[in-house]
This record gives sequence, C-alpha cells and structure tokens, in this order.
Amino acid sequence: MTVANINDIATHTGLSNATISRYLNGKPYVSKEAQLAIDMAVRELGYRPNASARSLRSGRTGRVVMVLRDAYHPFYAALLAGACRAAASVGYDVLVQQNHAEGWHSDRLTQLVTTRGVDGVILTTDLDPWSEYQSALSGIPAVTCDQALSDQSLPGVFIEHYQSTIEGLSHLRERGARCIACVQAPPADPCSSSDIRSAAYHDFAAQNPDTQIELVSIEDDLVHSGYVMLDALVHRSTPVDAVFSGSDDVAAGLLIAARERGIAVPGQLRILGFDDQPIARTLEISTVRQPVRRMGERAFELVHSIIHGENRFGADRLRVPYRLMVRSTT
Amino acid sequence: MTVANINDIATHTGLSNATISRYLNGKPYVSKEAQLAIDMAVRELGYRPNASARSLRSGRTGRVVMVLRDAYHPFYAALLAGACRAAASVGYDVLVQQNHAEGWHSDRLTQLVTTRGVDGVILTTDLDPWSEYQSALSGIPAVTCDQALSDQSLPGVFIEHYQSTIEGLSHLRERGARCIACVQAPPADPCSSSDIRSAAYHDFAAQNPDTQIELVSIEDDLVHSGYVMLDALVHRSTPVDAVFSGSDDVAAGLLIAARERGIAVPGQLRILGFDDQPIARTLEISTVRQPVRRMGERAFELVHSIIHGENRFGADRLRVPYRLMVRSTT
DNA sequence: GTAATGTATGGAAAGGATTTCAGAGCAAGG
DNA sequence: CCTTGCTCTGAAATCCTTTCCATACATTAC
Repeated sequence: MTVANINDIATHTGLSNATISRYLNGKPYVSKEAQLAIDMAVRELGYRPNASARSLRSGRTGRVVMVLRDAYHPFYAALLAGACRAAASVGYDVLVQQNHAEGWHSDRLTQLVTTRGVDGVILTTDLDPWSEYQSALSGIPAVTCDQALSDQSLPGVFIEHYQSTIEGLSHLRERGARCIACVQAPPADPCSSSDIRSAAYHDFAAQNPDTQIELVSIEDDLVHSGYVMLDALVHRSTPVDAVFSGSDDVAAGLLIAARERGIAVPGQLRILGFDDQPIARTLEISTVRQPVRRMGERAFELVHSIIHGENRFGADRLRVPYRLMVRSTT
Repeated sequence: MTVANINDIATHTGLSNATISRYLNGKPYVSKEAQLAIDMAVRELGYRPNASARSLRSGRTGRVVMVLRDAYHPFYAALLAGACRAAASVGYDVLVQQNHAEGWHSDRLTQLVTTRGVDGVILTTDLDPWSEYQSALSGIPAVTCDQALSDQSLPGVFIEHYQSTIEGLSHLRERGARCIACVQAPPADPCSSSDIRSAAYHDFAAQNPDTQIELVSIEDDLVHSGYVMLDALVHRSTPVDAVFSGSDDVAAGLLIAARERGIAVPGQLRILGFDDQPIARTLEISTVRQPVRRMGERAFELVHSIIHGENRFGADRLRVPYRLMVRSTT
C-alpha cells in the first residue's frame, strides 16, 4: 500500500466509504462522532482524495482552460492573471494554451475538451478555422473574453469597442486632429474587435468629413513596433496629426520616438492608446482604459457560473466599463 | 448512452477493450485488420478516451503546474510562455498558480500535488514557509526555474547570477561609475537570486574600494517604480552615477525620468538593466540578457524528462547562458 | 516431432472515488 | 399502536480505462 485511499479510511474508522465521502464533500447525515473519527484517521494516514478518481465519477474536474495567443503579451497576461485569481478563490485551476505558439496543433484544444479534461473554456482570441472547434465547444461551457467570435451565440465579457473607439476619435478631433492614423493588428475574423473598431473608424469618417482616417496595420503590438513606425507616419505627403493605437505599448513606442525626433506631443502629434497599461500611466499617455484584469476575472466567474448551472449574472454577455483617460499626449 | 466509451468501440468492432486500448496507446500486437476496424469505429462513434479514467488507471495526468508570483509580470509571463510552448510540443498541458495573488492559499499547491492532479511542478519563485511544501513536493518531480530555493536538492535551470552581476558591475566601473545603486526586490529567501546578487555586490565592493555600492530595495519592478525612484537617487548627498537594476522595466522608468529631468545618460548617469526585455532594445538600454523564454522551455523539458525517468540532460542543474548587451545607456 | 518463441486476442481485475438505494433506529403525531 | 418522517449508515453499482494473465495459433529451432 503506497498511498492511503478512501477505503483505508473506511476500515480504519470502522465506517463505510460512503460515509467518508459524504463527510469530505460537506454533505449532511454524518454524526459528530463519525466526523471526529474521520478527521483523526485522515490526519493519521495522510489521506488525500485522488483527483482523477473523483472527477471520473463526478464528471467535474475543477479545471478550465484559457486559450490565448501568447502568455507573454501584456494584454493576455493580464487576462490570465485575472482569471487565475478568480479561479483560485473558488478552488479551481486554470490551464493555459497558446494558440499562436510553435508546437500548437489545432486539435490540442479539441482533444482537451472532448476527453473531458476541463470543465470549461475561456477564449480570448479567434480560433482560426472556427468550424473545426465548433462542435467540440458546443458540448462544454465556453465563454469569450474580449473577442467576439463568429459564433455570436457564445456568452462572454466584452467592452463596447464601437462606442469607445468613437469616443476616442471624437476626443482627438476635439483636440484639433484632422488626420488620424488608426493602428491595429490585422483583422482575423469578421466579428473580431479590430473589425468592430474598423466599422467605428468608417462611421466616424462619414460623419466628420473634415477629418481623415488612415488605417495602419501592424504585426506585433509591442513598444518597438510603435517606435519604428513613427517616421513612416510623419514623413507622408499628408502627415498625420494624431495616432489612435489599439495598444498602449505601440503608443509608448510612438511617443518615445517622437521625443527623440523633437516632434511636439500633443502640439504637433496627438497620441491616444488603448488599455491603460502601467506604461501609459508612467509616460502620461492618454488612453482608453479597459479593466483587463477584471475582464479575466469576470470571464472566469461567468464560465464558472455556467458550469454550475446558475448564471448569476442574468445576462449572457457581460459588458465591462471603459473610460477615456485624458493625459498629456492629447 | 450519452458519449461513446471504449466498450462501445469494443462491441462495435467485435474486439475486446484490451485490444482497443493497446492500439490507441500505440502498443504492439494489434493486427492490421483490427487497426482498420478500430479506426472506423472510432470515427463513426466519435469516440474520445476519457482523460480522468485514463489517468486514474495509468497514474499519469499529462499535466504540470507552474507556480509564479504573477502571470502579468513580464519575467514570469515569458517563463510561462516558454513552458507552455515546450509542453504543447509533447502533448502536455500547463496549469498556472499565482502565489502572490489574492485568493491564494498556501495549501492550493499542496492540494494539487497530493491529490495527484499533476505529474510535475515547476517553481519559479520562493514558497514562503518552505517547510510547508517540502513533504508534498518530495513525492513528485519538481524543478526550480531561476530561483534557487532553500532546498538545494531540487533540480532546476538557472543563470549564473553571481557571475553576471559581477560582470555588470565591472562594466559600469569601466565606464567610469564610482557610486552604483543596485536596485532589486527585497530578498525573500536565503538562497534566492536576489541574495546571490547581494553577495556579488558585497564581494565586488570589497575588491574595488574606489567604488561605492548602494543597495536600493523596491516593491514592484515595474516601469513606474523606476520612474518615481530617480529623484531620490540623484538628490542624495552623494548622488549615484550609475544604476544597476534587476529589471529592465525599472531601468526603462529611470531612463525616461532622467531624460525628462535633463540628466545626461550615460554621461551623468549610467543605466544597466537585466533580462533584455523588448523595452530594453527599444530604448537602447544596456542590459544583461537572460534567455527567459528558453529558461521556461528548459524547465519544462527537465521536469518532463524526470517524469519519464530519463533525465537526458545528464545534469540536475541546467545553466543557461547570459550575455552583457552594451547599448547606449552605459 | 517436440520444444520454444512470437503474435494476436480476450477476460477480468484493478484504480479510487461518488452516488443510488435500501434499511435501521428513533421521535413525534394521530 | 401504527404511521410518518428524519437522521445516520452501508452495500453495491458506476464512472472508463489500463494492465495483468491466460489462451490460441502460427512459426521457427533443435
């Protein structure tokens, strides 16, 4: 006998394993004496219930998976941190899958889900051939976080990308901008957040003929990407007088480059970021604040409540508030 | 019957579950015809082996846990990203626990390990009362990553903190520094990396009497922390002429603040970071490069090889190389 | 021709919990 | 006294695989 199991506790206390199980799971109908005996036996034999056996029988694993592009990206890292915090507080564990990393196969998620390795899924990014995952994900509680997927039927947490984008653009225009470069990652999915933003750019331009919108695509939204992008923006035939970046890091890179070139911010160039990462506060960059960590928490709470069949939020789609933070770059 | 199980495949093919299991696990002694029949039945019934049942019987979960302070911190995020990548390539999953987040209880890790919820553990940070975890972790493959714990017997990957710190200090001295502020998080553990660095500071000061070392403690190693720290460093009675920061983010904050104050870098103040995060490259900050992502990969590979009883690295403690990156701040 | 090996298979026993169901004991209500 | 209902308990079924062991047959070795 290498490790004590529930039957060892049963024989040691003279009770049956059913009673042990009831007590350890906090169910009623266990006498005071039985409880004490069990406590003592558990401590004495160092008994720990076997997680696999438990979840085999109960059908619950106490685990969820969060799918993200790259754990190193600050936006996803914040989502993950939030989800882990929320999960820990109710005894759940979070498992990570990076779908943009080398070594990722499209069926890793499917595998995990169909083998019942997790109780739920949090999607923070588009899954490329959505059809490939659809059937697997329809059999398990799954929520989206920030990204609106093709399948709009999935519940999820999100911010109003359309409204917040309009508000950001209006702010830049109020501050005198008439040629705004909008920087963001290439749209991956017809309903992704970047496409919602694109729609907002379009509508805004239509309603404000005096203001020009330039779309700029970017690969990695890192500080460096913004840093190397500045020259291209100001050395155009019609130089831009404002940049609305989908990422604070890119905005930071632009600001740093602008300072080095002696370009006045916000006099000559207005810069507006998105997210309100710590670097935006440090560099006094105006930005649209998203409570990213909280979005991760909410996403977990949502999937958790669905797992337990008690959606305490009432709504399937949770809106989290955004807020325009006006600082020194606009 | 809601979901097909292995016995359904058995009856459907006319074989026994033992044969199905053998084939699905790639073991020998399955005829060609049997293989085809199984393939067909699996596809037809949409059979997926149940992960819990499998790991209950086999004792393997295909999962490891990585313990880190905070997934949002870029250093830990990079470790995690590396570990996830390496894990994905061999079909393993990584589970995250943040031991500095709200909602973390000291027994969450113990619980996970003693209930056999994972096959292995990667520790990237000190566990505060180490004695509390020691017995649980002695029964499972566990490796450290970057941090040297009290229990030196654990295998792990690390960089030469002592050597690299000496090299950094020597570099600063060569560039004319005579009063160096060394910034780092407060030491948590007698064998942690910050304590190894402290020893290096001490030895360096002893061997170079003309150079003064000032230890500066910091709570969060974020850009903002460096930003607000600068004034205290230069407005001292004996102002420092160089800063060696344990984190690139802090170094970046210092550099940004210095530029705003009009302090010449590196003329008046030399700045040296640690890690070589993207921001260091962008801002041209000299730094000691650590291949952090690769450290995460190596840590996983190490624990994976121990799980399979075949430590292909030979050594228990893997050294990964560091490299001094001289840029424009020194 | 017999012994020894190797391949292909199935029956049945773990593996360790949860959960259902039935039953025993006891108090209260009629 | 009988019924009802509540608390406490245990036997046994169940969850789904992997793995041990036995068996049947075909081949090769001596």
